[in-house]
Formats: sequence, C-alpha cells, structure tokens
Amino acid sequence: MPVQNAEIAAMFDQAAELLEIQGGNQFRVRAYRRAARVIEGLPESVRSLLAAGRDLSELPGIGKDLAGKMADIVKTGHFALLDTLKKKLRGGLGDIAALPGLGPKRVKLLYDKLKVRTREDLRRVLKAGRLQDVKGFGPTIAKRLAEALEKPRAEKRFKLSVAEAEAEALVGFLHDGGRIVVAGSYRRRRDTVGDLDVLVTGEDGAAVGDKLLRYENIAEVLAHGPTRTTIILRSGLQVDARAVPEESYGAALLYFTGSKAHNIALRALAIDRGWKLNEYGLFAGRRRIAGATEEEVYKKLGLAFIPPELREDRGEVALARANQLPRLVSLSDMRGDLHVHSNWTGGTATIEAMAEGARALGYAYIALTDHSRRVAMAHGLDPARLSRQIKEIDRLNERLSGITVLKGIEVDILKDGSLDLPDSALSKLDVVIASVHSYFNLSREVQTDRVIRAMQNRQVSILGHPTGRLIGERAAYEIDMERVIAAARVLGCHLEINAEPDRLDLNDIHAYAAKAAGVKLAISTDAHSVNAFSYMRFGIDQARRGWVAAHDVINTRPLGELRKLLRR
DNA sequence: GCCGTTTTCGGCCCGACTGTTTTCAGTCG
Repeated sequence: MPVQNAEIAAMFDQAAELLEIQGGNQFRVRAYRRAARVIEGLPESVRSLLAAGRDLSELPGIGKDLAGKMADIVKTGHFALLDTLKKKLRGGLGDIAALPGLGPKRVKLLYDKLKVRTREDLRRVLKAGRLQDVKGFGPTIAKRLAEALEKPRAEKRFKLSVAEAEAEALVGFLHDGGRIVVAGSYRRRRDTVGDLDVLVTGEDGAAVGDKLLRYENIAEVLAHGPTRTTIILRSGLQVDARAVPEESYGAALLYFTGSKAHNIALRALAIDRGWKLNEYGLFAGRRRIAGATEEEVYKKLGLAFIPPELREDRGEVALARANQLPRLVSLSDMRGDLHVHSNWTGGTATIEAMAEGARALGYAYIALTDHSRRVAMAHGLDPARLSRQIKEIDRLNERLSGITVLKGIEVDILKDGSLDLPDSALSKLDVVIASVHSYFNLSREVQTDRVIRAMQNRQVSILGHPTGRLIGERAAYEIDMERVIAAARVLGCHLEINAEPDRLDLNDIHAYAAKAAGVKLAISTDAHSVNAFSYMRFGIDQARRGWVAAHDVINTRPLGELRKLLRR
C-alpha cells in the first residue's frame, strides 16, 4: 500500500503539533504545517513525483530537509522525527490538543504538572479538582473542558450545499441595508465548510453582534465582543461574525476569505514593500493606501485580481503577478448538461419535462443518460427498452425547438471492467457515460485496471463520477487517479465532474490534475429532477477551484463541436 | 525549516477575545 499524500501531510501536522507542545521554534512548526497544506494540494502523489525524478524541493515551502524527509517517508512508510517526538512524550499528546481552549502551552503545562496525556487523564484530574493547582487554569476553563469531554468528538465539516442553506437563512435574518457577505472557505467554494465567516460593514458593529444573538437557531454563544461574535448553530455549524468599517471592507473580505496561506503570502508581499496588510487595510506607516475593495488591495500589491476559488496558495500569487491567471469557467459558459436521468430509470420527470427545464435555463442541449439494466433498483434499461427510448427521443427532437436531446446512457462498469450493454446497443448513442456502481472495495490496482478497461471501450465518451465518493457518507473507492488520468489522455476519454452536491466528483485537486494533463472534462449534474439542473453551480465551483477554464470543458461547446469531441 | 529585486543570515502575518491576570499570555482564526 503506497503512502498517500494525505498520510504524509498528517505526519507533518502531527510533528508540528508535538514540536509546538515541546516549545519548538514556532517558525519550524509553521514550516511543517505549510508543507502539509502544500502536500495535500498536490495534483500528483509524492511517490510518483519521486518516481519521475522530480526535485521535491522545487515545491513551495519544501526545502532540502523536508524533501529528504518526504522521500524517506515514501521509502519506509515511517517518519523518524515523528516517532522520536512521540517517544519523548510517551505516545503523544494529540488526543487532548484538539479540545477547545487547549493550545500547545496549556497542553505542555498539563503534561509537566499533572502528567496528563489523554482525555481519560484529563477527566481524572478534573474530577479530583487538581486542575486549579496549575497556574493559568481557572474555573471557567475547567468547566469548559469538562463539558467538551462529555461531547462526542465531532470535528465536523458540512457539505457546501448544506452550509449554503444555513448561510442564506442567516444572511436573510441579519440583513440590514449594509453590506453582508459570507467569506471563508464558503466563499472559496470548498466542497465542505467548517464554519461560516460572516462579514458585515457599518458604524455600529456591536449592534450586529447583538442581533446575531437573537437568531433563533443558536445552540451556544462562544464569544461576543464589540466587533466579533462567535456562535454555534443548532446544526452544529459555527458562525463567526465580524463587523468592520466601510473603508476596510475589501481588506476585511480578503482577510476573512483566506485561505490563511494565501493571506500570509499577500502579507509577505506587503512587507517586501515596507507596508503592512491587515483586515483594516493596506498601510504605509499609519497611512491607509488601500482597503475599500479587494481589487484595490491586489492592485497595490502588483497583482491581478485573484478569484476566491484560487486562493489556496497553490501558485496563484505568482501567476497573478505575471498576469497569467486562467480565465476560469463560469456558469454562463455552460451550453448543456451531459448527465441527465428521466422517469424511465428512477428520475422524477419525463424526458420532455427535463428537456423543457433545460431549455428554460438557456441550454442548447442535454444528454439523456438513464441507467443500464445492472442497476435493477432503478429499473435500468436493457437493449430493447433503450431502443424504445431512442425512438422516443427522435420523435421528441422533431417536436422540440431550441434544444436538442442527445441520446445517451449511463452504462454500468461490471466487476471485470466490461460494460453492462453490448457495443451494438451503445453504438446507436451520442453519449456513453460509464460509471462504477458496485464492487467499491476492490484493491487499488484491480479497481484501477477495471475502470481503465471500461475506458478502453471506444464507445465510452465520459467516465462518470470517477471516484464514487459520497461526501460525509462514503469515501472514494481506492483508485489510482493518476493512472486513470493518463489513460484518459491517451484514449481520448473525457472525465466527469459530477455536480451533484453529495458527490462533487472529480474533486478540485483531481480536476486540476486532469486539466494539467490535457484531459477534457464534462461538468454535469446527474439530475434526477428538473430542479436538480441547478446543481450545475456546485460543479462549476469545484472546476474553478481546479483552475479549469471554459475551453477545458466539453459542454461549453456548441453542439457541432461537442459532437466531434464525443467521437473517438 | 524556508527563503531571497535589501539573498546565504535573519527574518518569518496580524488582530480580537477570553480568562486570569494586576498588565498580559494563550488561543483562535
């Protein structure tokens, strides 16, 4: 089992935490954390970068030392420094460091004074009332820790679509004529959101916080000051509301949107010029030289405007400086939806209703891609029903104007990589999506071979939801996406970004890798109802996060061009 | 531990809020 990037990142994060607790150099700690973020965001595995002879120290935030450590980890599966750190602390302290109010200093104190290492240890000293003996621990912290220990350890992230519903309700409640915007990872359109960062402008910041406290869905108030209020909603979603004066709006939006790494990169640019950047503006000495808008701040720093989806410190700052940012795909570029179901196989609407719904959105075409027979639950199509459906679509197209319904199928990839319908049936279609809906737990190698074999069938135009993940419910199946992308490029097969908000599959990183490899993408909703066409925006979000431009996406093309791209 | 249009040493983002303080350290984002 090769070491995954996520595992290397986790090792670096753990090492950072333990170094911090031991009072190590804070900048060394930060270096490990930054490296972890960089590794997580890599479109290729560290293993294959090494195999290709690439110099890891060329990656941002990775120097000679960390490059060597990454190579060691890939080679041995172990991170020697982490093992040493753990040994020093008798197995590590990560268990309690995640508790609210416990940072590195207090964790160290607890260990030094009371030998507390685990949640169990902490529970014991709390019960014995020994926490008061330690300087810096008062009754309030003790109470909060006791409460946190009772709660399940849910560090939960919320699906973007769920966070969006919460955010829209909250903004509706808070809206008061002034500016109000939800920033943070929500504005960067990450596929999951940990909390909502709400920014408001106005003279009376305290009034906004006060109003927030009257919101009906509050479970808990964590902090409430004159400019900042933090609450937890009943859903468990945390909300940080921050009020700033109008002239600081842009700087505050920038700061609150993040990512943290992106902000640090911008602040470093400011320092280079002898300036200071904070949430109130860009300052030369005490003079504010920018801050009312984000555009203004970027311009002063010598950068093109960077769309929020790109602000992950993955090279966007350098490209903005060279004015070479990609022109990202947007919803208005989309001319059709290539993954659409009807009531023939489990959808809620007729083919005609889906076509009408798509036309109302301004689309020029949809591909009707119902399930194949293997998906018995949805009454998937066999060759005979597929033939009938084809005839129905032909008749429909004669009647319809302003939209074309392409004939398609979402054909199941069987266990051995063969397809659920014979070529004789598939060859009558305009669009064939091949998807995995079974045998999720094959080994990485077998699963990858299976999917690539399916793509080798020249009838297949698109690989559907390529990793099979359901956010928060089912992890992606084991699959070597680098091999899949390489095969897609050679075979001329397209990859799907499935925009269904539970899927968002490919994710942003894989989309970036596909684009970088020259593989074209289809962004499609997998709609089972007319309303579900609106999911397209979530797919666009992830594509934009993956630096995808309109010309990288096949369903931005006019129908004639699309037809050529679908032929292999 | 990283990094460089003040380059191989000496910097490294910045402010709000809380609790425990008696002027501020720790945590958090």
